[in-house]
Amino acid sequence: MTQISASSENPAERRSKTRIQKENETRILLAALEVFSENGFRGATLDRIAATAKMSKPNLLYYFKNKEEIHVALLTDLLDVWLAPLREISPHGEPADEIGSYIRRKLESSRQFPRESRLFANEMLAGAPHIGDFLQSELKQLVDEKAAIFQGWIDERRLAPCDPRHLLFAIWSTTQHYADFSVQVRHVLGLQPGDVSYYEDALSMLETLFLSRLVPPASTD
Amino acid sequence: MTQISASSENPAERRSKTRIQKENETRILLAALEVFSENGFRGATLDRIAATAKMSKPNLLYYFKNKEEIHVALLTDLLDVWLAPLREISPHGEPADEIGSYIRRKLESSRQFPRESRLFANEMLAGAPHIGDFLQSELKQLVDEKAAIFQGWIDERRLAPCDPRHLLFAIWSTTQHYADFSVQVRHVLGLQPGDVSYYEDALSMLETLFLSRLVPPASTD
DNA sequence: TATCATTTTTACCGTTTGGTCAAATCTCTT
DNA sequence: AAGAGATTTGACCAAACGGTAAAAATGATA
Repeated sequence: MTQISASSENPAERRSKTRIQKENETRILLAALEVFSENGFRGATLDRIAATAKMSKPNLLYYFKNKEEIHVALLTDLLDVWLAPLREISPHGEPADEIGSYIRRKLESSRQFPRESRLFANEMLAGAPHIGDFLQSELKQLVDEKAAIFQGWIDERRLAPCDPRHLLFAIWSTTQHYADFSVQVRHVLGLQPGDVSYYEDALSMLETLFLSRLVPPASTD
Repeated sequence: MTQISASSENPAERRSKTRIQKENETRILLAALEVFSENGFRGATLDRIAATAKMSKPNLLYYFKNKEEIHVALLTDLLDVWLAPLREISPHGEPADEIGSYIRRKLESSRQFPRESRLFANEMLAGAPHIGDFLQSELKQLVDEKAAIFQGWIDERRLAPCDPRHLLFAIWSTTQHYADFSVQVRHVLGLQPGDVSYYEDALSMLETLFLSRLVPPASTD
């Protein structure tokens, strides 16, 4: 009796994934993340991805129909990771607590997913050709929502007057910097290639910067 | 009588540059900056650079012997631009003044040279294969020097205790963000593609962040 | 173990890419 | 105006690129 399964043309269209399919798709995505995050979409090649995944190129293309489909799959996964820390900001907490924990979540995300961060950065540098819509719709909407929370705190004098959106930009840039520019950070600090011990000092700096006061008030001695 | 000039094999090796040579080299570098800054070294192609420069590919290769030489020329120019604002930090001024004006210089540099900034960012994301040495030697040395100034201020209680190098990272990331992630900034703010009016609000935010206090001290009402 | 679907490989294709070469054209000086 | 050198072009090349087709090998299941 014939198996009740979708057309065998494309494995992605099958109803349920086989063990091998699941294994290979994750292997490919992992390899692709490595290659795309280092060289961007245009700079990445299927040959390199296939080699990194220890798989032949035609075999790779058996699971993803082309280069772009792999990239889209990665970006889709990425956007959830990117938004998660932002979603958690609550209007009910203390500004210092909420901002502080957001920074910690963002920095932790930077440490745990540096390649995802660089993938995102590469997409931005290229002009966001694949996720422009996401930025304009989903992200903008969420930012508007969270900016309103900040604005509420400003109106209540619980936060210094500032543009809430630019406050978010400052948090994004400082935290992502440690993933995107990690080479520079390590070279300047004189650390070894794999060493990411700087994250502790980074958190300390960012807490001072965002939650405390960097320059003391002018004294009147 | 024969002209006393270097071998005509490579125009770059000639003693003095002709008018046409100077014009074409700048045309090429400008086009290359456009293409490299958007797609990175691997993602850029000579065909695109040539097309952008409105020049045939062989003609382009008459002035630069290969793709890498163009890239190196751009990076060399870039590093001066990158370092200039940092060099100006003086140990003799007030911390708030020195940090404030450094931020303004960096942000201005971001606005004036966004493509250079993205070129640099692309090089970082790729793991700094071409300027790793610069980061480890020249940049590290200058950072050490300026960090010592900051540390002096900290010891004198004129600056909050913090890691001076990470303070620099924070300034770099926040200012460069407006060039490197300008697409995201514009999309989130709902601005048109060419609009860079956000730089005023950006400066205001960064001055609040670095020079003033973001979160007021807990009140004891 | 026979069978059928799934997975992998081999061989290939057209295009793009970085780069070369020699001939043709242009520019500048005398 | 002529000659020498500087510049530009078109024709080309080998390798790398994204992707295809079909056969071979493997896996699951009855």
